Amino acid sequence: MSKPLSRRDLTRLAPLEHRFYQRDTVDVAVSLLGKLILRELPEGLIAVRLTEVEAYLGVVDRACHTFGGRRTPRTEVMWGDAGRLYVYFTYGMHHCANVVTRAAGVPEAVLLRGALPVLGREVVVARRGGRDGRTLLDGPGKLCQGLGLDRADNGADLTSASGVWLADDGARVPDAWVRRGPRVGVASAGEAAAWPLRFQVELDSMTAVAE
DNA sequence: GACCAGATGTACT
DNA sequence: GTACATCTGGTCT
Repeated sequence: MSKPLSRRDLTRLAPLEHRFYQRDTVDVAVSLLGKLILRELPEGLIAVRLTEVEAYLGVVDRACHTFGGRRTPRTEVMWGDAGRLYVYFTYGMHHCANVVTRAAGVPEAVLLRGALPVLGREVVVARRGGRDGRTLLDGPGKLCQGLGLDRADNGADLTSASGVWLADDGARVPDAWVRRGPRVGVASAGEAAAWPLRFQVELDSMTAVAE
């Protein structure tokens, strides 16, 4: 890619707009690859580039929390407007973050699964307990831990540049770099388990664009 | 690479 | 009350 982005460059980027999230969930998932997550923390601004996501298709998707129209306090954010963050707690110790898509009343989302640090790597490493390397942010629980996301961020508005938001710095991920496959951890979801809704950028390609 | 323990919120009976 | 979860890290092979 071009020269490394400075903190100043990053704070000038406009957040992705509301209409970005209102599209088809699979389209949103694919176009999120290569986008930046910006995160304000007491330690400073952090930026990471998304490398892996999964689409969750709402009421018809057995793997989705809102399958069959489930609407509970936990899933309430998914039923709301697009462009918000849905964070939930799982396995007794991990958080997972999703971005809500489509229109209010259509509870679909994209799970953020993996990323590479662009700014504030040392902060991320510290929050990850000193672990570094290629596995730094290669899972949804790790991503939340590294970015300091938890249930306090559930419902956060991603279209305003405060707390946490997403932005496009112009980096493009060619289709040839994207691997498509079945989602992780949804084996018991019947036929939905096989749907190819996981999208992952080949890491070797991505490192070229990550810096 | 495969296997497994770990810890607790959430959904449903 | 109970089963299980959009997972991770450590251990063993």
